[in-house]
Amino acid sequence: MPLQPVSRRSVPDAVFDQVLDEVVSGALGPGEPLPSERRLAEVLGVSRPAVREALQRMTQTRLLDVRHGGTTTVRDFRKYAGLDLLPSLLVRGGSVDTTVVRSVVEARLLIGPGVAALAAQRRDDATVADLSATVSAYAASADPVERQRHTLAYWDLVVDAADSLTFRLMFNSLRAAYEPALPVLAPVLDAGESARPYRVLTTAIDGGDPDTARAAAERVLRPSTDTLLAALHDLDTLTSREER
Amino acid sequence: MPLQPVSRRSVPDAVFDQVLDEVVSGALGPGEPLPSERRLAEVLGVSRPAVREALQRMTQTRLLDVRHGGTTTVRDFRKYAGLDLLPSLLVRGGSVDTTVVRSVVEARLLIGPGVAALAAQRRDDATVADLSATVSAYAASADPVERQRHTLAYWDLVVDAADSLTFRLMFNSLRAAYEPALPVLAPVLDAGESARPYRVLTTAIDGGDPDTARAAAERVLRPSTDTLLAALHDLDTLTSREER
DNA sequence: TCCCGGATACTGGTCAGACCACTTGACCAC
DNA sequence: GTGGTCAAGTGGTCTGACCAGTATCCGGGA
Repeated sequence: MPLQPVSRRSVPDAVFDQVLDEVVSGALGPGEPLPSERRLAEVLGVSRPAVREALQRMTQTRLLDVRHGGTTTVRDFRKYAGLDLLPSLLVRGGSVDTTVVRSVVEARLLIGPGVAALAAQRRDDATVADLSATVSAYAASADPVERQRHTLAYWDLVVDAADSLTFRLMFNSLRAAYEPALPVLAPVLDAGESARPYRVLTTAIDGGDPDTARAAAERVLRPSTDTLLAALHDLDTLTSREER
Repeated sequence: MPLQPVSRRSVPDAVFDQVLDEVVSGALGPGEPLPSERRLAEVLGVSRPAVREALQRMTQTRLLDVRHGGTTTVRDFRKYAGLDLLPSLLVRGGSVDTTVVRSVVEARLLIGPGVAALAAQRRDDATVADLSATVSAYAASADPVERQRHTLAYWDLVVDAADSLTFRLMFNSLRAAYEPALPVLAPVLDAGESARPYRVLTTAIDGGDPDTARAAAERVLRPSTDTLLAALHDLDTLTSREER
């Protein structure tokens, strides 16, 4: 078996995860008050600083409303939480949430072409060469996970070429959510992909025409999106049948 | 003058802001080591817990790499930071960064139509009614900032209708970056907008056809995007002329 | 009866100091 | 060169204390 780095979850991490789960699972709804820090520390068997650190991280994610002297209350994460919460929502309790996966690949399909169009407008020769090299590496690889890593690297370069800070940060957030789930998703995604559409997209970006690039990107993303959505649909009907 | 709530920046907040600025300004490049927590506390004249809290928040934003027993080093925020960093990058040192604004409105133009298309597919009567009501409120308002708030509420509803967690979180992140800059941007954006395109978009979403909704959304966003980009361009040429 | 004001008992914010756990690097024995 | 040992420095955690705000209740005045 392949050796893996041992995971050492810190105390505040554990507290954070617990409180986060309470919030996103709905056990603690919006507006509900949290126990005081001292009380939480006592209940969880940890020190107050540990609790504080966890709560501060929750606050940073806009999940809590902390008022000096008053009570700490839960905010509505659907209304305020940012994209950085996505990883926590995607894989919760060890398994991936299919509805969240669906929304991620949907977003990928809707945004990718736009980014490709920008990239075509602002392309430079060096990046296009990198894109070509990445496609070759992708084509030469056989392992689905490894191939998916190459597609990630490819889109990373496209985002670079688009020269947009907003899309860069968006991509980073999505990748952070995507990568942990990659081993599960890779086989399905890989089934819907081949190297040719990527080559076409590379040429389109090189050509500099936004509309061509947009169409080419759509042809890259559409097949794997469809296969994944179909797989998710099958999975849903399967589990709902089991529930009966 | 209108009274404003006094701002009570906490000690860790102040430390966080300082360290963040060091990182995003490039004064501390990727890979460079940070002083030890004890040393930072001494230099900044605060306690170690205060420093720790700030560094933990930096770590949560994927801006630092902290290793137990080892040195804390700076990560490349362009490569790892998520969309939640956008507010910090948009308004830095009191003024808005024009290149960041450009990328935000670009992203808005590229993503909005896709979300509208999804919303058309998944619309329900209640949301459409809310959309109509919001447009009316928008049309009835005269103050640019207030009108922009109504457009925000409108898109909030569109995102709701799209029923996509990913786009929901994205929208939340963008709004968090957008809202503080609204007083500055509102007059420019308002100049390029009217109520009619919003009414057309509402009808399109109600109709349920994705392509129609996409086109309508583009017609909503295009004018204000163009006027804002033009204004930014003028601003850039103006300041670069001043520099000579 | 109502309402206002202040005492009080909470809350979170901050600090100091201590100890534990871990990494690093130098040194030493083999 | 390899591996073990050790000391120094780092981040991780805890305790306990005090400061600074809020909420609540209760008594006195209208």
